Amino acid sequence: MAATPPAHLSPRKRPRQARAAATLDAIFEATIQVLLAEGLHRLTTTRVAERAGVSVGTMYQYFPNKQSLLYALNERYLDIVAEKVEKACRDKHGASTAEMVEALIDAYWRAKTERSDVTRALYRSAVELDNEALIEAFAQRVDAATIAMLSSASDASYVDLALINTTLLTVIFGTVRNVFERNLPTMLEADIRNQLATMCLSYLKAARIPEV
Amino acid sequence: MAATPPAHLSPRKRPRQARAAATLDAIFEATIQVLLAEGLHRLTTTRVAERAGVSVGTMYQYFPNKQSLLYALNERYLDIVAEKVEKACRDKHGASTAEMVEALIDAYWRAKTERSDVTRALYRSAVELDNEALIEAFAQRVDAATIAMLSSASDASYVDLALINTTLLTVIFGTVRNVFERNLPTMLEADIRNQLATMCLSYLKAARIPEV
DNA sequence: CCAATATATGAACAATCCTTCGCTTTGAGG
DNA sequence: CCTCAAAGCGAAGGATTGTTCATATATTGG
Repeated sequence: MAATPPAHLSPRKRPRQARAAATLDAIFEATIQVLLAEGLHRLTTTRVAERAGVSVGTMYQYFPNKQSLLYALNERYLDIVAEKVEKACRDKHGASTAEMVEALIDAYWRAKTERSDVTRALYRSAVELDNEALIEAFAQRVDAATIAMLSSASDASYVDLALINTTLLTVIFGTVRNVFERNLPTMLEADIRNQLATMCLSYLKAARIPEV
Repeated sequence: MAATPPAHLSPRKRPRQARAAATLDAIFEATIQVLLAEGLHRLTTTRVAERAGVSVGTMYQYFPNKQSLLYALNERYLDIVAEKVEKACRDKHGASTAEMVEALIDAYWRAKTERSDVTRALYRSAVELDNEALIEAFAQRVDAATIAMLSSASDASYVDLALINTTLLTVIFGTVRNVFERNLPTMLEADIRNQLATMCLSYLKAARIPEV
């Protein structure tokens, strides 16, 4: 992710030995686990360290404070999601609009579903975190990828693709989040997913400039 | 809201004198203000009481703990929003689908926009709050209202209205939230609002059973 | 005007929590 | 093998927070 973290959220140093890299992984994993098992308000530096099997002091050698740990965690996660979406977009370059929409929703949905508990935990961990810039960078990255894809569509072109594209992403992101915050039956979730695809597609059809 | 709060979140007692009612109002208002000015992690019982101009002890006479205060606040808020949506639905009974969609989005969007800072503060206050039942009750209440409205549409009827309706609401709720979490320029917000209406409408058009 | 009840007070307590720092252990390069 | 930098340790300090309770004041119905 391009966004440079605000100074007070930047990591203190990067790991130089393999041992340190492993420690960092353990810390991140422990953070997720504590988040899941205890919730954000019981997420303690000590608890995370304990769960990771390291000492608090070790944690503070990499992160200047608790927030920066959560920031880094979100950064990691968003990076992975963005990559998946970008790949999906590249793969559908030049395809039909229907295929594109389906692939986009599929990639994003799948990325969030793979470990839906983690997804939910991270949504919550981000509260009160000064990560607007992070979200913005993520949004713009995905925005660029989908615009590139859509403008290569074999069966349509649009007057105001920028707006259409932003709308599309806002709707998809928001819907996915909303579905996961409530705890809907899996079947209904799947149904909504499909309906969402239908909705996006009919939106694009209504907005396109007919081919000559 | 129908949902009975979990025992540990129920208020301790209701105000019986006018004085007490005023105190409660002050406490709620203070909670919002502290939430806005300091954020959730600095929302302290003492701080809230101070801002409300009452003593901590007073607060604890009505709420058994901090969470129950936030729960009650959300309850209040959701009740207001639900009422507005219900009213909009009643007013458009028997109208055209286009009018309905426009009115629905308008009502919900307006309810959230009126004090968008408060909206955002409340979204955050609900994190880590055991309010699933509350959200569910809200969702079902709105669901019932919109289903009643849509099934009275003068120009369309649908095969699986239940699913279509749930999808519609999930998309609208999610999109609105997503727009408010990011801090988009007001102009763009308005544009997206309109695009969302277009999208919902074309979705409904695609899904309807043609009149005979 | 007088109980009886409802409200309000706020100092004090016990429980965490974040962060630091002096110290030890481990790893890598020469 | 030896040395220096990297990594790891964890008790302790300082600060904050949620909640209680003994006490004081206000309101109401009779």
